Amino acid sequence: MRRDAPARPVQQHEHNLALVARLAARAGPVSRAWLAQQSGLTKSTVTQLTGELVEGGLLRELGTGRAGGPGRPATLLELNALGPAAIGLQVEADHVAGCLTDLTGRVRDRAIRRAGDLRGEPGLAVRAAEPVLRRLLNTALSTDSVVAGIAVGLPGRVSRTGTVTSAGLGWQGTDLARLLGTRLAVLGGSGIPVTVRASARLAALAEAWFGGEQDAEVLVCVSGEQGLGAGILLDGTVLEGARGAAGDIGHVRVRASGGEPCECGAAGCLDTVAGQTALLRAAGVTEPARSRLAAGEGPLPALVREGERRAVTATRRAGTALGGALGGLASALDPDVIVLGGYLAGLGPRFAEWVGAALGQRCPGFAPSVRVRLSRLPADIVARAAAATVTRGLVDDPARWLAE
Amino acid sequence: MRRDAPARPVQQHEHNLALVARLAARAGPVSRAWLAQQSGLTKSTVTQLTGELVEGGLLRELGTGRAGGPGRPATLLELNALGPAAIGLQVEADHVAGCLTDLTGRVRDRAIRRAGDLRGEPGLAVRAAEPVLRRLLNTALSTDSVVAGIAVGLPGRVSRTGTVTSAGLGWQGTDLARLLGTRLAVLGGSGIPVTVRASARLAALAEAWFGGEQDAEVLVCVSGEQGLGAGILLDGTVLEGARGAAGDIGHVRVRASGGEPCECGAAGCLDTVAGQTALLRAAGVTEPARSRLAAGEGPLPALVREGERRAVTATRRAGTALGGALGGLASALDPDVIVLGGYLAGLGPRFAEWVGAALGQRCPGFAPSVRVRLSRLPADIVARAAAATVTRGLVDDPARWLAE
DNA sequence: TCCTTTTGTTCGTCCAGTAGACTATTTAAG
DNA sequence: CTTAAATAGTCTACTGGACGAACAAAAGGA
Repeated sequence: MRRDAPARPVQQHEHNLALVARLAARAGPVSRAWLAQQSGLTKSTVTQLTGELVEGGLLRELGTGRAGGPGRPATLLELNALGPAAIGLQVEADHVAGCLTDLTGRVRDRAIRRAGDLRGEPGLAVRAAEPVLRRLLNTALSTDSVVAGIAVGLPGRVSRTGTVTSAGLGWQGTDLARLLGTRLAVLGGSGIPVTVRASARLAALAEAWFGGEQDAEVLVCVSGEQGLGAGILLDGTVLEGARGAAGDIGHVRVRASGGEPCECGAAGCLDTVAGQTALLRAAGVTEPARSRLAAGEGPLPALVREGERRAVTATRRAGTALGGALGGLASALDPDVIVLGGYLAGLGPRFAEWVGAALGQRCPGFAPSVRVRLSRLPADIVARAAAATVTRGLVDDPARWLAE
Repeated sequence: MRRDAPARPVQQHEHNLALVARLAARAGPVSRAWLAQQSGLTKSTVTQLTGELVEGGLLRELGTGRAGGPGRPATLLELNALGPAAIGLQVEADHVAGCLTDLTGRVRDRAIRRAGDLRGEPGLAVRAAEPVLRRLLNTALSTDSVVAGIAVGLPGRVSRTGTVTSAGLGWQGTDLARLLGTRLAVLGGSGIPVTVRASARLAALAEAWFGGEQDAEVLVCVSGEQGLGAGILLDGTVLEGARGAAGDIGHVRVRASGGEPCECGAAGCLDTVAGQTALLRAAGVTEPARSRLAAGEGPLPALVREGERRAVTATRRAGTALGGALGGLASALDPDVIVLGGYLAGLGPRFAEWVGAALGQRCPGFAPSVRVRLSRLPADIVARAAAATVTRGLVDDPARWLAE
């Protein structure tokens, strides 16, 4: 219940600033009159509030728009693309990707650093992130943009205090934000706040923000590179769970008896059937494909398309196992849609059908109403989503930014 | 996302009224000074707000309390037990129970109407509810209390528009609120708002409110009389799902192949193994036990305790099936606690162990951290929880009540 | 008795949103 | 071209409601 929260009286002004900022952000260029009508505030109040937001660099005036009918044409407002920017990083086992976005969420620059193997010592990832960060910070500097924050997405679980435990990276209780923070000082970015998030959750947010699922009340996004994890969105808010483990479905048992042993100590886990390494091995694909790029462009989907027996069987088994595991989740959450992301998105449409069929097998009542589909977002979407958490934070609480 | 909600500016006064009312409700008799300190409002503001709440009959002054140390002793405030009351009804297949509670949630009167079989025509349930309502309304009248609302809990699904679909009662798209509303006019209770809720969700709220689980961030309560359903609470808020079906686990398939046919058309559903009728039959108990009273005081738990083979086997199978189904739910939600309510609570502690063991079998990662236990609440708790939704509604939004 | 401490009220202040008049800028009609 | 209607945005006075400080009330302790 956590009701002992800082029960403080509402700050009306803060709230109304955020209300106006959110409306302007969502609806693109809009007039003050429209904002007033939508928000329920008066025109004068909107004038006041938008004044503060323009002053603070979050909104900008776009000149007068065309008049559709009679009446004075509106001066349009929109998010200020030249205002504060954000950096998103995506740490995977074999590379670090990053992007710089403006307030609207548009990518201004990208960078990627491939590495053989970043697993083990967290310092490896920090070192790999350094050139990425340097480039993006420089790009921001060259366009005179302040970087309002850096957000990192990685496979694993992030505790409430921000420490990371990741089987995929071999980390345990790593305070990545602190490590990156000290590194940032060297790069001339000291003081920029760093946040860390589980990539499964960022992938789910990405589907809602960039994947056309903004209307889904309950969205589940299964993704992962090594192990599988699900991000769950309820009305656009990430479900965390009591210990931050909500959606950790990688170690649900999908083999009734026996099954391959898993890193986690048990056997027959979902990861041992539908995890990337396991799937490639079962399909007889020897090439060490680790990122989604490799899976999506690699041989597996092609083999499945061509009907190669071993590949089809392994992929269908993976889909069936995943669908069965998702059955319990679906009956608990009653989702609108289940999106298959990460390397799963590269497995082709038949995979989604297999997942959907197994889901229907396990809980027939839900199957007809739940959409199961592949993600259409690119492989580095987690970095973009991470950056978007920062810019959305600015829009959702402009007062903090305006206070500088 | 449902963001197109009535985005209206905050009503600061409304919010602060609710803040003060909630604090007073939770902490029992308190002084104005304490409220000011806790809420972050000033003493003068609290004086103003509590004045309105006392005026409106929601709070009452309790006289000056003892002074612990030096200083003027406080005049204590608490929820006004003589203020508005609420009626909760619990409709089951063979009876209608009801209670009248005051603002504090204390039961002032109870009533129950047993009937042979209320399934089929909704009018049967309405007629059975009539004497219950008459008695409770009379009790309220005799103590000069206004009934602020009536809430009904029943097994089944309640759509967003309030219509009920219940396999257990044989209803489909029934607008019970309207039916009861017209009946209420006859009983001199016209105008009292009626709401209808799924009893699984009310049972979950009951565990949070009366069952000692007020601190659980994620609470799952499995309950049911005929079919099983789970109520899910996230930070005290009921999870609804995209179609209002969140937690409907009764028709998750728990038999890989075959399994008994279910009412729903499929086969091998959880209800066919762990539902009450199925369980009693499998255990060889012929007596037609329908309500939890019958199961809890009936022969089954005794037989299990004594180790009668057929009863033990059937109950263990039911527990194993339920635990397996809850595995997927647990990995999705990462709950603090799973409470077994309804007739399951009468199956004894070994049942909970079986459920927990099967849960651990299915997802080992979660098992150690999730408590699985039986409900300690009485059989008619749904009625009390229903009434409490009404009184909590008053405390959570006192402004609406004060506006009369 | 008087001082200290804490409660609760009163009164004046001030912030921020409201109401509505007023100006600005367009289209459409005469 | 002139004028009316429509719409956008600003300005000023007003008001609701929270705040702050001073003060009265009611204790305990020296």
